[in-house]
Amino acid sequence: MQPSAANKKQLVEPFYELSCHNCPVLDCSVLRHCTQDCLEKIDKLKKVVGFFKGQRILLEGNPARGVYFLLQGKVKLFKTDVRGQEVIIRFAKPGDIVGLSVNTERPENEVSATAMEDTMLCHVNHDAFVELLNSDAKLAFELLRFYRAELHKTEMRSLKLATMTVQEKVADALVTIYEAYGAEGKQRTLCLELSRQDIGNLAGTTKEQVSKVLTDLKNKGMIDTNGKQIDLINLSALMQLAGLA
DNA sequence: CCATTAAAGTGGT
DNA sequence: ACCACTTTAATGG
Repeated sequence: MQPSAANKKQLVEPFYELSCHNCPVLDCSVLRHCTQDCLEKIDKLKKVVGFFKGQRILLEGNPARGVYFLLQGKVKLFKTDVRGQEVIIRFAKPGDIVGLSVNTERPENEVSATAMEDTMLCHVNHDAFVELLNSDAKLAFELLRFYRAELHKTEMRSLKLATMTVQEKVADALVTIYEAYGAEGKQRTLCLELSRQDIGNLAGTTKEQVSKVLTDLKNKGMIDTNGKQIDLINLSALMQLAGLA
């Protein structure tokens, strides 16, 4: 089932897919509160799918295949603007839900998604999931809560993109990554390695500006960089820069 | 080991 | 912010 390294990149479909009825019941944030009956239904319907790092999971505009619950790994959710430039919407972590379309007649992916690491997701067919939403009010409510929180974050970020300086936006992007995936060790090494381009796409700037701001912050002792590895040495100073203090 | 390519960094406009 | 150029790192024979 494991493809060779040579054809990894060409893969569009998940490298791994199976019906998995004896996996432990999902412990995703949204599903934690739904009824036993509902969990059993999901358990029967679900398929576990895997994607390699760098693989595309969703392509915006394509028909939505259903809903994905992120089990393991990290996923970048983004839109592509008129110039073909990526705009990063958010980073998903285990427990998050990805790929839900609100259009019930002709469901379409509203965002694109790629795996930042080897990733495992749990897939539930779109129509079946909508049916479950209709039958389990608690599930629907949890979903509402989840997207309400996401919407709030997105609103805050679009406000920032419009008003902040480049340095502030990059600092904010670093804090955003930290809040999404955390950091390891005393040095607070970010648990996600992004290209300068990706950081730019998150901060609403260019990769060149990101390079410059990063060396600037490094000289000020707020961060340390080693290739794509970034240490948040002075987190509170960064948060202050980002207006989060 | 070297050659090719992609990404990072830098300076000028 | 954008472009052009240099440097560095990663990849593959």
